[in-house]
Amino acid sequence: MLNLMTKQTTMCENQAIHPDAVAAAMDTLVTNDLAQNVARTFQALADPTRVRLLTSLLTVELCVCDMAYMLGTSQSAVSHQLRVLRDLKLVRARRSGRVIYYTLDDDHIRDLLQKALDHVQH
Amino acid sequence: MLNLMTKQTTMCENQAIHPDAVAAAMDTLVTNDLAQNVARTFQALADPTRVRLLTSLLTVELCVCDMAYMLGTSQSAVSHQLRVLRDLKLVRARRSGRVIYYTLDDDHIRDLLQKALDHVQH
DNA sequence: TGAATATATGAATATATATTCATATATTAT
DNA sequence: ATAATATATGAATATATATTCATATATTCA
Repeated sequence: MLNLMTKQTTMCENQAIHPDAVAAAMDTLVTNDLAQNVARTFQALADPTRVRLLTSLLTVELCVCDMAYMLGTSQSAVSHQLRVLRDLKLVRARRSGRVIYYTLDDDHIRDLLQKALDHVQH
Repeated sequence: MLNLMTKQTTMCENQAIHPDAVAAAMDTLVTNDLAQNVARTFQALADPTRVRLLTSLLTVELCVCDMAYMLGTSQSAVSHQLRVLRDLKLVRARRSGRVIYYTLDDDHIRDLLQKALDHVQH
């Protein structure tokens, strides 16, 4: 007897194994749209240079030069990274003359950094 | 008189403009190593599929099939993403027969997700 | 033992992104 | 007006990563 179907190794994509658990999970599962926004925020935090920039701003405001100097990286690189952080509203900028001062945008950011630090340090 | 130097447009990488602020920032600035670990954790959270997987696990445990079914993605893709989450200790797996159940690893993860959701929803 | 099923994973490809370089813009001082 | 300086940004390159496909592994059941 011949079998024209290719051998199926995984059925599970077409049906849930635990319908009750899945029904409950539906209540907390976020939409694709919201997941994308959340992911974009985490993405902005997902670079060592940006993490260092943010931790340097935990208690003081700094200008671009200060940050480039502290991190030993180029002004251009810092500006590019600050743009990412600004776009995601993680930092805020204010101009004074030709100097631009950056601060953390709000306390959420401090919390996120602190939780992540807690997590990696067990 | 001739100037053999190429025109310098940016001095600020070589000196801080606000030494006092920089000195204060040094206290909170994390090391490169720690920044890399923190960044890796955020990186694991920085994908819409992984965010949805994590939010689906906020209150219940689910097996791989359940998650593939809920998200409408392939079992392979889910397994690959779960590996990332496992490696960063964001989820934990337990086997029962041929089914593997996943849960959030600890409450830090819940907090991180919640803070990020707060942030994107203003 | 062999078939079925749940999960994991290596390789390949396509896409995203971090840095550098060059240069533009904005502000101040001469 | 011109020079100097702080910052921003476009283009290019190099590296990381998400998904797919094929297949391997582990467990159960007949």
